[in-house]
Amino acid sequence: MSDPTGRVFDALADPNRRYVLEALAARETATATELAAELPVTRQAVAKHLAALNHAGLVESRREGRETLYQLTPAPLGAAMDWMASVGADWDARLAALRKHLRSRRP
Amino acid sequence: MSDPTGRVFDALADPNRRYVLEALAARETATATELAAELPVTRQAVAKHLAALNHAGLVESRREGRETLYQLTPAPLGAAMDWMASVGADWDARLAALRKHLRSRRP
DNA sequence: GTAATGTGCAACCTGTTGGTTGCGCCTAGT
DNA sequence: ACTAGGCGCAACCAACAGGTTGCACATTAC
Repeated sequence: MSDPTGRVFDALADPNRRYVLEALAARETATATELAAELPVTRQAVAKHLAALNHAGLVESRREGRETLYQLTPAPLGAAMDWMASVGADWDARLAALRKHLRSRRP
Repeated sequence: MSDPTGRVFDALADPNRRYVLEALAARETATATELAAELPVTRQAVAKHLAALNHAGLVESRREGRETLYQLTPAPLGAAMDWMASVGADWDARLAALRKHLRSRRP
């Protein structure tokens, strides 16, 4: 899955990862241990999810003393939304053409 | 994964499924065998992907004689885009507040 | 210095997933 | 009537993903 948009969708496919994103959107930053406290999984599981999100470019991490802070980086969401909009637009154009065609055949 | 948005992201996470969506956006309709001809997998694999897309509400199927035609139904993409926009907007609002805060402390 | 807190890494387990093959059932041509 | 094309279902397989436990390393607090 080297394609960037694919990585984003793959990251968004897991409910726990989506929750992490929501939590990060609400706070400024958070640590893996904080996030694990609000989820029914261990800290290591959350760390794995954060790594996946980082791999998709949705999250940045910086070390601050003995804790590592994670922060949202929502830019790649734009590319994913573009892909969806493009698919939807193509379909819509096709639908419009079909409607026009039908109208011309049955005025 | 009962949440509708989750189903959409899950469906979009696979590159072959995304290709199927692109192909369906370009044509009016297509059969599983047609789509399998443009992909390096068997017809049954494509049929499974189409079932997943149907489960996510992204595709409709209708039987026409001895072949079943699949057609795009991009409506659920809207909900998924809304989710992404909301996360991005929350983050953006947080960022704007932070900028304002910093400016007020260092005029 | 030592205890506590927080992290990262590695091994391991288990369920799911993408894929295949094989078969049986319709439908459409001839 | 019979043959060929197209689908669906079930079994099976290898690989991966989400999760856990255990441990070693770094950093703060006392």
